[in-house]
Amino acid sequence: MKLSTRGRYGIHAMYDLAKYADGGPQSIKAISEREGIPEAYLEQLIAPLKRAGLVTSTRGAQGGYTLARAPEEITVGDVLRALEGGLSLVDCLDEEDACGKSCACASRIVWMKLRDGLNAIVDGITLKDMIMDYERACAQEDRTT
Amino acid sequence: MKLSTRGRYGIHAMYDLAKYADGGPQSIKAISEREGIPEAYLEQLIAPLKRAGLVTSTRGAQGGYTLARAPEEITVGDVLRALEGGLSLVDCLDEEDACGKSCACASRIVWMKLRDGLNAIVDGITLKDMIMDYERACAQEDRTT
DNA sequence: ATAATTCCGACTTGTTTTATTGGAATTTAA
DNA sequence: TTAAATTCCAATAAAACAAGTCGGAATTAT
Repeated sequence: MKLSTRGRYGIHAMYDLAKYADGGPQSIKAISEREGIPEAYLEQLIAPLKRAGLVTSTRGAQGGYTLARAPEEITVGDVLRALEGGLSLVDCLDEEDACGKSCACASRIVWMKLRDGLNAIVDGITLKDMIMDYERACAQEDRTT
Repeated sequence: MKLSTRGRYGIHAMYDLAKYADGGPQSIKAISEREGIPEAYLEQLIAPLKRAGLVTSTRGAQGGYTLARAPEEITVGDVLRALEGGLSLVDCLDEEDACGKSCACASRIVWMKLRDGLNAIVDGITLKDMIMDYERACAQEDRTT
């Protein structure tokens, strides 16, 4: 039950965009270098983020990506759902009656609790929170923001 | 970020054992038939459950598996951790300084929140809860327990 | 024009999950 | 005491998925 690199890289990238929110559009190249993400792969990950309306792009030279909303209005949940395709830990919640048992399955109730709980957690953390939590926790280093 | 069949089957199997807690040892064959799990695969999944001290086995004819503790004292978390190997969604929490950044990583704080939140959720659901939640939710069917 | 960039889709590679198979050891019951 | 039922163990196979690469077309600032 690990997060894939999609989710991990995605959070890193969005955090990066949040940090540079006032610096104009950030290119894939710049983000990938700063965050240590393979360039061609990041390109692939940012597409769903755009589709989900979390970032906007400007094409051409000097182009790049910008957060579509303020860092305090984008949650970790928004990002993870866009990249991991929903946070239900089990398919039977998304599909219609995937296992043919519908209600007749005690586990289903568990999966629902997990899904709802997880969503509540990730929706309670914004990109802005990430920045501030980090500053609070690691105040000694990296004072150059 | 899906649960693997290990976790899913595991929960089904343990729920099954909880239902038959008073019926003597349950064989792999019986469990797998009732729960629709490939027999040989279930055998493989129950080994870690035994290692984790969640079930006990009796060998030989008429043998099988029994819950090691009462259903109200085994949580979904116990089962999932045994089968999925810890519920941190990211390796950098388990290993020592896996990415070389240690504290210097805002995402790490997020992963910790997720891990702790998830653990709190799954540890809040016992096998007994599963049985009772199910009875409450689907009282109309399956009154034969 | 040219260089920098996003955008798009196909492809490759490696890892992990999901099993299957065969057999040895143990125990109950006829 | 033998046969049947079962756990236990280890190796292998097949399928699915994740992670990453590649080549090129379209767009835009300088």
